[in-house]
Amino acid sequence: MATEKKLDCVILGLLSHEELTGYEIKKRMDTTLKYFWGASYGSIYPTLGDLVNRGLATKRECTENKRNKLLYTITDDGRRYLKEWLKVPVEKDEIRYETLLKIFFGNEQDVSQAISHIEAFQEKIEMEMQYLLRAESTLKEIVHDDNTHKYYLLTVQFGIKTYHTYLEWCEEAKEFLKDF
Amino acid sequence: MATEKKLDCVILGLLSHEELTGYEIKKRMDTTLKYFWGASYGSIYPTLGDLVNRGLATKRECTENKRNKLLYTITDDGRRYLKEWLKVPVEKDEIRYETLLKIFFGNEQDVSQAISHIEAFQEKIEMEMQYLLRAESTLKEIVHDDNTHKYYLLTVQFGIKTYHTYLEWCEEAKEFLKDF
DNA sequence: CCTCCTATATATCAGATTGATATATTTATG
DNA sequence: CATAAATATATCAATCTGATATATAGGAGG
Repeated sequence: MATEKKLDCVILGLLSHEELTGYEIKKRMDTTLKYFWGASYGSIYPTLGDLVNRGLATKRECTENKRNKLLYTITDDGRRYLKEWLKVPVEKDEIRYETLLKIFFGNEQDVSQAISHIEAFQEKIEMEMQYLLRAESTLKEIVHDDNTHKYYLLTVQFGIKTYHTYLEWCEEAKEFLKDF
Repeated sequence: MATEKKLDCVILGLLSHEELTGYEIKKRMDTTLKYFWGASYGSIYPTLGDLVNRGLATKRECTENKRNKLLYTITDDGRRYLKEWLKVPVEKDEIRYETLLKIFFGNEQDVSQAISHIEAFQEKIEMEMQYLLRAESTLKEIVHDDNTHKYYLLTVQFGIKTYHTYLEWCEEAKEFLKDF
């Protein structure tokens, strides 16, 4: 099979515990999943159409509240498809850090320029860390009563730990480059 | 401008300190850059053609050793283009971890299945860690005499630190899930 | 009540990229 | 001497991104 499309599984995963519109799916991608997966409207809407065509989801028009939205629901076949995908071993974990790329090519620029890339990275990570720490404390309270969010908590903790390490590296890297 | 193509800059970066064939560029991507950037033949060869068309690189046929290869060299314009790109602030740093995706949707599967995804991830990271640790000790020796590889060393150390944290998280996550 | 801004909501498209595949030669291994 | 692995280039369908277009709802302030 070609390229093995993952977005359909991601969307089915999101639909597995609630009905959602394409817009709402995009919001989940930009908040909850942001720290390890992304998707654009240009892939979400066509994929939703695909899922309906393949009988893995159903589409339902909703005109209440005057705004008309298209709500998508997972079908039994969709649930089966999702479970099958979850059984298959992970194919690829990938990082695309433009920051590391610009640091790697550091010899083509001033040391001060490399340092500003590190500092920009550091600020960005510090900002996102705020969000993750807030998410963690909320989730810890919830999980105490109801453990269905334990996996969400695990991914947030993955983010917090790695971001903490990134910040450590930033300090060390700046210190190391100071002498050149 | 559309999508802002980065591969041309990555290739120019690699060409900035040596003449390379498309095949050699792919090898660099699969070893040195693997831990923070990737590229396929399907993008490398067309991009090389593009760079030549735009005057940022030159192509030269080499028939010595009987094998005929196409060697690419960066031009002065190419060097200027690379330096300009390095000045521009980083646009995007992105992670795509299928492992975290499958863990996030853990409620749709058995706990044991989530644990095997964590274990597979752990093994993969342990393997890659070996390579990174070897690269680090080699680079440390080299950098001692000649600091042009200091940036390479920094990216390797980024990898080692984060991989170390990943391994810690794996242990904690398995311990946390054990009770469910 | 009206204007303006933001959020909600869907959709499409050019350009970029992946993963697979095809082809051919050279070098190393048994 | 066969054959497996490495070197080397190239192309393509399927996919995804980032940008853009369109339209309405709700809230804030004048």
